[in-house]
Amino acid sequence: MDARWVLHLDMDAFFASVEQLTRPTLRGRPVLVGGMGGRGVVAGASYEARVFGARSAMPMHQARRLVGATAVVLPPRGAVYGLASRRVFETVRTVIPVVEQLSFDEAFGEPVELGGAGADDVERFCEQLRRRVLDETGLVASVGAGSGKQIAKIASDLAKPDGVRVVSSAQERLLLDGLPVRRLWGIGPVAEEKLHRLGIGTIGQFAALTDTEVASILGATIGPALHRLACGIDDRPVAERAEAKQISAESTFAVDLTTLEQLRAEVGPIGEHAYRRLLRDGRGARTVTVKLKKADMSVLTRSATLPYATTDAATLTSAAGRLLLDPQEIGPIRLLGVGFSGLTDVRQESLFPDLEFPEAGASGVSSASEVSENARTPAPEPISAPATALWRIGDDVAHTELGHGWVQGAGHGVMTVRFETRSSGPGLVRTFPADEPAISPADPVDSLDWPDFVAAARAESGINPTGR
DNA sequence: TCTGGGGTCCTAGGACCC
DNA sequence: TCTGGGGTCCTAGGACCC
Repeated sequence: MDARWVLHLDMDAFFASVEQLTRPTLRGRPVLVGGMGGRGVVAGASYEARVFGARSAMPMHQARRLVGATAVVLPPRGAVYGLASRRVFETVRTVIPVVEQLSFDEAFGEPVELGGAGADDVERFCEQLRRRVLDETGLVASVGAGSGKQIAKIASDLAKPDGVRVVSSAQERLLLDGLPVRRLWGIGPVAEEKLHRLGIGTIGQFAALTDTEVASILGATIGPALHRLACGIDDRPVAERAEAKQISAESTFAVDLTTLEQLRAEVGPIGEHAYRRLLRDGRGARTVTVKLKKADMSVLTRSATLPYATTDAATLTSAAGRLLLDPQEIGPIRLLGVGFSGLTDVRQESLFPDLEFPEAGASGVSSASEVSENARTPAPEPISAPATALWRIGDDVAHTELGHGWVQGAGHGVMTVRFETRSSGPGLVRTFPADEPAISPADPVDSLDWPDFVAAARAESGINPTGR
């Protein structure tokens, strides 16, 4: 008897799929989303790119080399993924009221009506859920189901791509026993290595240890908790996530910073980036943390706690500035981060109300020195970004007559733009001078939500004969 | 041309208070 | 002029997740 069914829904290659949805030319092509600089890594790879061995978290240059000349490399468009994600989980919530969202592209649910149901019913439910998400959003989800979160998550992995996998309690033990310990949620590279040194490679072998042994290897808290999961005991409830406990922003530099002056110049924009998100969140922060990653990848953090939580930009960023360490003493710095925690509702009166909700890109931050930001990109630019390029690959643009498009190529005084959106079908490509006056920056979100009547008009006028 | 950016949770030591 | 013990807050580091 299967009493409880937990579902895990996981979007297939989410970032890359959103790119292929909103830029139809990319469908069927190997897409890599991630940092374009020398130190960038892959944030999302389409299945066409995975065929070549490209994976998330892999250095971009390596993925590019694996995929070869057909690779389409794009910078992440967080606003589009965020909106697509909200749509996905709004849809999920119409079917399952309580959803525990883990990230942009992943969530648990525990539909009450499946209590005591058989595997066939669960499978039908999951297929309907997938269908609904696809119909509403155009995006593919895979769904796993099992007696608890751990099994459901493993099942959704097995379901990928574009599938459902239901693990009945009868199959559970056999499935777990053969899997590598690394598949347990909470076993990372370090714990895996510890276990390997003791000759423990599978979840079955791990489950056969005693609680005491496990506690001595992995610690008294995490050890027994993981051991229970390995034994198939997982009664953790599915519950909506609490509010964020911390808001931070960080930036890796194209070239390591070696002076305190350079760090001071960067802490302003990075702090401001985090501060804008803090304002959007609506809470104030009491603790400010600065994070420094050195050239050898080791990380130093310094934090300071204020007497009370505040939303005052100057207070928060000057605190961050005071926490900086001198690279002359600690060594070259590859990454700087600014984080806010101790978040609480502070409905305090501001002395300067018009600084409270600045326009995007407006400065609500005062710091020793500031680096000006490119108005089109909310994230702070690494210091070595080419200052000369008007347009960069992946930028969303609008043409006065041809509508919404994206920059496929740029340089040598010209730009190539592909005019297409989710609703247009594969679009036409045109080349322009880089300073073409008919072209202006566009909201990336328009690629997902280009108004239907515009798309229809364009299809009618023959601009997009392949309209969907 | 090695290794992003956004988070969560746990541990451990010291300060401080009673 | 040998010295306990508990609780809480703060700081720093680290493992892990997507």
